[in-house]
Amino acid sequence: MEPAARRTYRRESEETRRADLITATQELVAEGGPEAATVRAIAARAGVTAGLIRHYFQSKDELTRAAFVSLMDGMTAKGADALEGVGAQPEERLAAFVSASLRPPVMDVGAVVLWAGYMHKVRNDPALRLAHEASYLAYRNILQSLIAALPREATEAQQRAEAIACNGLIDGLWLEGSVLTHAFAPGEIVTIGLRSVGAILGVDLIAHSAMLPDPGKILP
Amino acid sequence: MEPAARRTYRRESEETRRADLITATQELVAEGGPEAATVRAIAARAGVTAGLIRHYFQSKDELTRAAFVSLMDGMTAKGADALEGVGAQPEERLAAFVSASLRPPVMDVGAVVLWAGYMHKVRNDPALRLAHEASYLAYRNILQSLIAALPREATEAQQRAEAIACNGLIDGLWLEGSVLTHAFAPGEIVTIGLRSVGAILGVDLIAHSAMLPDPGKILP
DNA sequence: CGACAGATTATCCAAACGTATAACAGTTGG
DNA sequence: CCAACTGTTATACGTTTGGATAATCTGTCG
Repeated sequence: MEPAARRTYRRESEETRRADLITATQELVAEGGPEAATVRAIAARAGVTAGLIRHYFQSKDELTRAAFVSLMDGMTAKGADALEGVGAQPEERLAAFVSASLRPPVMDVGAVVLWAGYMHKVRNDPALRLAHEASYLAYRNILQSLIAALPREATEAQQRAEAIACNGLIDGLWLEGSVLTHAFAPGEIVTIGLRSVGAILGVDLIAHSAMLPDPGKILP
Repeated sequence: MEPAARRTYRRESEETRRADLITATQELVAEGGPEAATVRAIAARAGVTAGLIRHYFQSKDELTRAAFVSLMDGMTAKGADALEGVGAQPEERLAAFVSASLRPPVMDVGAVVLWAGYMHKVRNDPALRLAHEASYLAYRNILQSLIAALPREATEAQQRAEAIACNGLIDGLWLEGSVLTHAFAPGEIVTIGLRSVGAILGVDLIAHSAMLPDPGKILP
């Protein structure tokens, strides 16, 4: 057999290559679960050969960790982004935060599958457990600060409990809304989330969500 | 080389063997994630050899499906069991159901990891998606019937929305309470769950949970 | 423009995977 | 107590996996 032609390639910066490999890993896990993310499949999607993974990451496990941390950071960042460009009224800000978490691109079945695919590693790998916990607390603290800004009387302990409750509610709705897409009407999850968070906190968020995009008219 | 000594064995009933293999699969996925549940590991834990799996299941995938269905059925069954032997008062029954879902053995990190490990198969495999959806609806319908029994005025549409909300809240708290065990005080999740479900529905569940086991004194 | 450094590819490897099948042995009915 | 049945084991196969190493190409700097 004659020697195969060696493929041409471009040298890229370290950050580019690492980002490409991380993105490829996330996409594959989101699409086909953890077992679909083999070193060969990751390399193929990133447009490189398998050996390059070990050039940038000590092992596949390290790439896996990096991909998870990137996922979690991205999700909280997207939530916080929703607070930019919204008014200063506390109820309005909270409503914006809640509804952003219950809409695409945060509410997405691929994101759920990706997140779920890492659960057992979160349990067993101390570094991942730390990253997961930090990300959870970061999100909850944003929530708690939004709650604290509401015009109500409430102790800090009560605000903590309310933040835990709202966080759980949002997470559960995010999960079910993402996976059971066609079990709910368009915008139903957002409306239910706003109403329930409002009920838990004793404020009316629906009335303050008028400025936000219509839940029923979200583009795919 | 002389022939290896053949291991002695007992013939078991089909149901026993199938249950053993399913249990072994669930334990392995819960402990080490989906990739730990190889045919050889499953067989070893079930006390048989690998070939037997194919005698009872057409493929490993079919065993996987059976294990997931068994998991979901078991979880909803455990929730419904909590309604046995509790009083007839609606608030008390709802409180029992909620708190059972937020305690061991339902609230357990192994259960979460096991459930999460199947998420991507739920997405891709139509049979599993159906099973998952049926299980979700079964749980939610129990919840909705408990809500409908409360002494309140509420339309059916409103009860449906409330059931979705409470289901999401319970699922989210189940998830976080299971994975982030040491981030919460003992019984804190149960208390928050009862208070928040009460807030969403406009009833006081804490007052009606006095008969239930003390959340702070659950045995491991 | 030529040489150097290292980014990238190509190739190889041992281990583990799911599956297939033949041989064996426990169980059951006559 | 033997014969048929089938649950179960043992063994082998072809594929794929993550990891390691050698060869080579690309961009850069003197």
